[in-house]
Amino acid sequence: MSGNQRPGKRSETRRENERLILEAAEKVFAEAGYGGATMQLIADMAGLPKANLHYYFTTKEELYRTVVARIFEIWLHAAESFDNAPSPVEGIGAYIDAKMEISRRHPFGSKVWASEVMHGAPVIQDYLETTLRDWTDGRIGAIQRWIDAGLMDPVDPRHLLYMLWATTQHYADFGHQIETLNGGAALDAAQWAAATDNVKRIILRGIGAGDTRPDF
Amino acid sequence: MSGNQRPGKRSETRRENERLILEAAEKVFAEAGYGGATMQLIADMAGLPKANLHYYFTTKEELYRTVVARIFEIWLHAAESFDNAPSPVEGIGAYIDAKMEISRRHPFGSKVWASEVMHGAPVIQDYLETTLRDWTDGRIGAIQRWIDAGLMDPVDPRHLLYMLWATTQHYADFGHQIETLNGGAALDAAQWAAATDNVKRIILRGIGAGDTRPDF
DNA sequence: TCGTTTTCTGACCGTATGGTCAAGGTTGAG
DNA sequence: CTCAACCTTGACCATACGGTCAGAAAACGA
Repeated sequence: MSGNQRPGKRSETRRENERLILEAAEKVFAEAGYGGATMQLIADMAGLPKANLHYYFTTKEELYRTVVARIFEIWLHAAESFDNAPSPVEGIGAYIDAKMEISRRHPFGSKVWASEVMHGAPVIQDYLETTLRDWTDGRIGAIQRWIDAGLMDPVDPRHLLYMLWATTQHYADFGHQIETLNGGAALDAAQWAAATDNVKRIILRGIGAGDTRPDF
Repeated sequence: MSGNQRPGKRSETRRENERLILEAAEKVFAEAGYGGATMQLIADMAGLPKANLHYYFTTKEELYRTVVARIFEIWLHAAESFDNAPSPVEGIGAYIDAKMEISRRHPFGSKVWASEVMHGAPVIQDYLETTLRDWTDGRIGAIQRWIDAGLMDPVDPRHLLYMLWATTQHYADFGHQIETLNGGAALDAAQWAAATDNVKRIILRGIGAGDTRPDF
């Protein structure tokens, strides 16, 4: 009668439940770590019985792998800001903007990633050795070209990338510490903008690519 | 006869065993997280029976608290580099040196601290709200005085501190990622020196306090 | 309506974990 | 040597965890 313009209730249910589970899992893994997270806790947060989780994701590790893979996708997506930029100010500036936005919108994902790497990357070592390494090499080349073109100082591109990652992700990974030092309140929109602006200004000027006005 | 110039074998044994346990615990907590760490694993790494751990530290949480407190001590100690410095170049430069050295020598401790904060600081929230907040306020004042004296640009002191923490601790917390991108080898002495130099140069120049030679 | 596929879930299981305990060993002062 | 304080440890316990499974329920296509 009303037809099947919808993708069918079955597959829609599946999609919806997987989304619920992955969202809850991301939060629980971020807050408790892999070892501290329990399937029961994730199930409660998703509003589903525990056995239902094992219907969609056979093991805890498989669920975790899926969560991490999703984060990595977002991470790589932000990298596009880097591409096709004519100068460091545009390329690096846009990259900082994108990564700060990720820290603000996906703090749980960032923490899961950080936790995973800190524990020796037991499940995503292959990502690090393939995709991430390729991506890194590519950007190092781009930065080197900017240096060769005299658009910025001859800093070590690799360590510049580390600095970009560290500074932007810090606002997600150490968000609780920042919040505490902010009087217990999360950063508001203006404070996020100020943080982003500070990072951009210091780094861009630090590599000799900022606006050249001396100060103010 | 030979007297008791030594503190006695008993208390020495206690000290030695506590050291063994704390060292093993720091490593295991760093690599597995609080939830993933087991008393058995720590015991094995310390070369002691599990029951012996519970003789010195009643619960897992007490052991963990002690580990975190020790790290916080080291952390605060590095802060002394900041004090009594006449200018940003000396003060911030020395602070970066000290924190990079901590990242190199105490990577496990740094990871435990990061993990603790990322999980919402369940056991050290009081430190954050008292000692750390006081320390931070003090340094913000120092930085502000440098700004007022025209020794550096008017950046937000708070966010500058975050950048210092983020950048230096990144080399410990994300050491595995850096190692992977370094071809699987840990940074050698020269690479550590280069990293430190890069951080110092970019940040000091970024806040308008670096050597004023334009580049190279 | 019927049969098939997919989804759901309470009850259950083996294991590993944090923690306990009692008995035995070691140390050192008097 | 004696005794009390301190240290060591194998065996044990209750609990909580990841994972399983059988069968009920719901969702389709015909």
